[in-house]
Amino acid sequence: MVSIKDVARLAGTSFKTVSRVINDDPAVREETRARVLEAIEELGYRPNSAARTMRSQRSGVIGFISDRVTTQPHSGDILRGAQQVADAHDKVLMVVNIDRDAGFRHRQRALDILLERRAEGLIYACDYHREVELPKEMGMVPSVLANGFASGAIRVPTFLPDEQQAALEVTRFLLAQGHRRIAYLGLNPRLAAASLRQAGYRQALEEAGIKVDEALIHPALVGAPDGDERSTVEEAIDRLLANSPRPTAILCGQDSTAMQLYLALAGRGLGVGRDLAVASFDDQRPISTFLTPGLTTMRLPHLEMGRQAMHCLLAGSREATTVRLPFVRIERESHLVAGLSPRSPLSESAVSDGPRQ
Amino acid sequence: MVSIKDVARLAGTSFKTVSRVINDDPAVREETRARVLEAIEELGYRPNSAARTMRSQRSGVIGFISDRVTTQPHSGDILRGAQQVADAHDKVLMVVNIDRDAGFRHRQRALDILLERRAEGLIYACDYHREVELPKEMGMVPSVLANGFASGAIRVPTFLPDEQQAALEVTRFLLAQGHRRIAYLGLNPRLAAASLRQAGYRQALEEAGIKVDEALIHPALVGAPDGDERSTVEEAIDRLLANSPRPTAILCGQDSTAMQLYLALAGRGLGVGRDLAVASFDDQRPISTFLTPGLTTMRLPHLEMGRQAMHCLLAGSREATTVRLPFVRIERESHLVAGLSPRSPLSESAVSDGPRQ
DNA sequence: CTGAAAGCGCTTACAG
DNA sequence: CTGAAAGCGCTTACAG
Repeated sequence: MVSIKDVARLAGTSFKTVSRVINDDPAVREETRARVLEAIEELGYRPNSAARTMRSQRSGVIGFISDRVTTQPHSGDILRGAQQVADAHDKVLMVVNIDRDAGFRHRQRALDILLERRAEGLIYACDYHREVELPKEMGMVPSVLANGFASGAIRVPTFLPDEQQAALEVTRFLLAQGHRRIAYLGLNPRLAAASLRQAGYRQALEEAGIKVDEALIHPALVGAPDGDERSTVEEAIDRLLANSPRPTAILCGQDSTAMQLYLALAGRGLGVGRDLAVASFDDQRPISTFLTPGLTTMRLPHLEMGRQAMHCLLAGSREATTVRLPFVRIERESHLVAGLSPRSPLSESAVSDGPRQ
Repeated sequence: MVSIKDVARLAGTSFKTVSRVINDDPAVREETRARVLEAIEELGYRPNSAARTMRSQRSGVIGFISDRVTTQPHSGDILRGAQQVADAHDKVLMVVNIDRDAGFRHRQRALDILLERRAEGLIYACDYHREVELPKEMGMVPSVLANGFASGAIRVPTFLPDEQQAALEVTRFLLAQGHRRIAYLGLNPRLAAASLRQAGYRQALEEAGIKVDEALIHPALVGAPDGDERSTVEEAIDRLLANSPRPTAILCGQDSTAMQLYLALAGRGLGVGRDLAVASFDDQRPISTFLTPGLTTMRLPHLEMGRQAMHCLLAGSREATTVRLPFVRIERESHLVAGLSPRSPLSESAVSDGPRQ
C-alpha cells in the first residue's frame, strides 16, 4: 500500500507536508499543495485510517447495534437516518446484529467488536417499540436508544414514536371529517403501542365531548409482531357493524389490520371510502400504497428516530431523557366518505399522497 | 485507555506475553496465561484493533455497500445474511449507503470511507433485482454483487434470485394441484423479474403439454417498485374471469398484486382458496401472513444471497460468474381449492406455514 | 510556510 | 516458554 512517505518522495516534500495537505491545514503554500495533490492522485494514495485512529485516539466509528431492525419492515429506516447524520459529521457506522435468539455469547461478541474498534458512541435500535435490557457496555461509552425503552440498570437518552399523540391526531382528523361513531380495532395487548394508541383514541373522543362507546372498541389479539395469531377481524367486524347507529369510521391499530378489514368489508359488499372510512398506523408501504383506495395512516417516525438518536449522540448529551417523536399523517383516500359534514378545515400539516388515479 | 503494557505490568510479565495470550498462542505456560487473563479482566482491557490493523496490515473489515437495501421490505436480509457469515469468520461489516439520488460526491465519499478503512473486500447489494453500474473501486479490491447485475466495465461474482426457476416451480406446483387453466398477472415490464417470471410460467405450461392461452396473461404495469401506478387488477380481473372455461388459479407477479386480487375477488363475491387458487412471489411478510387465507408464495432468497456473497468473498474467488439462488416455496392456504384432482403427490421440499386458525 | 523527532499500541521476526 | 527490538503510517508538539 502506498503511504504518506511515497507521496512525499514524489512531490519532493517532507511527509509532514503531505499530512498537512490531507488534513486541509491552511499553512501550506498553494504551489506545494498542488504538487502534493498531484502526487496523491498519481499514486492513488488514500490515508490509512488505522494509523490516524491510533495516533489521534479518535476512531470516527459509531457502533450501531441492530436488534433486528433489518427484519421488521420499515425499521431499517432507523439505520438510514442514523447514517445520514453520521455522514454529515464525518463519522462512520459499524453495524452489528444482536438477535435475541442468538444467545449471550454472540451478543457479547458483537459488543466486543465495537469496543475493540474504539467506537466513540453506541446506538441501540429496536425492530419495534418495546422494552429492552441494555448491555452494560452502554454504560461505558456515550450511548442512545432508539425505538425501545430500557428496563435494566443502564439508562440512556431514548427516542420513541409518540404513539398516543399519533392516535390523538388521527382520531381528531376523523372527527374533523364529521365522523361521530368511530370504532377501534386494537393491537395485541403485549405491544407497548397497544395501550398508548387506544389511550389517544379515547382522549380525542373525550375532548370532542363524545362518550366512548365500549361496544365500538375491539382491543383484540390482532397482529402480534412475533406470533402468528391470525386475524380476528372477521369476528370483530360483524359485531362492530351490528351497532346502531353503525360506525362510520374504523381506526385500525396497524396497517395489516386495515388490510384485513378491507377484505372483510369487500366480502360484505361494503367499500372502504364509499361506505366506511378507514385509517390506521405505521404506513407499511407495500400495504398502504397498494390498497385501493389508498390507506390513510400515521407513518412511524423511523428515519427521524435514527436521525435524532445520532444527533443526540454527537451532541454529547448524556442525560437519560425520553423524547417522543411525532408520526406523520399520510392522507390517501380511505378516510374519504361521502355525505358527512366536516367540522373544521383540514389541518395543513399533513402529507398527501393523493388522491390519485 | 488501558493498553497491553498496563496489563503486563499488573501480571508481572513482558507485554509480549500479553500479546501471546490475547492471540491464543499456545506457547505460554498455563500459570502465566491465568495471571494475564486475570489482569485483563481486572483492568477491563480490550485490544485496540487500530493498532492490530496497522501492524498486521489486515483490517478485518468487509465493506457493505447498500444500494437502498434498508428501504425495500425484505432486502435488508441480504445484510443480515452477510453479517452471519462475517461473524463466523471474525470479520466485521462496515455499512455505507449509496442512494442513487444522493449524487456522485456522496457516492464517492462512501467508497473512500471503505478504502481508507482498508476494507479487505466489498459487497454491493441492491434493493431489488436490477441492473447497476459498479463503482470502479470494486475493480481494485475483491468484490461481489448481490441482487443485481453489472452493466459497466467492472464485473464481479454475482448472486441473483433465480426468477425463472421460481416461476417454473410454482407453476408446476399449481399444475400438480390439478389446475389446467392458470392465469398470470404480471409485473411492471421494466423490472428484470418481469420477463423471467413470465418465462418460467410459460415453460411450466409447455412442459405439461398445455398450450399457453394468451388471454389468460395480463402482463401489465402492476406495481412498479419506484413508481406509483395504481393497480390495474380491477380491470384485469374481469377480463380474466370472462374466459371460458374460467381460470381456476391465478399466479401473481408479486404479493402486493395478490393482495389487490384478494380484494377484487372479495368484491365480486369470490373467495380465494374457495373459488380460485392464488399464488405469488416474494413473500412480503406483512402481506402474505396476514391475508386470509394465507398466501402461498415463492420467497425471495435475500438471506441466502447475502450469505453466499460473503462466502464467495471470503473464499477469494474472483471469477465473474453468476449464481442464481432458488426461492423457497412457502405453502399457506391460498392454493387450496376444492374439487380438483391433484396430478402427483406434493413435493416434500416446500416449507409449510399452515394451515392454521 | 516547512521539517525532524517522538510515539500511538500493537505484531513480526528474531534471539535465547 | 519468554523477551527486547523494530516498525506499521500516521498525528502531535515543538522548532525553525
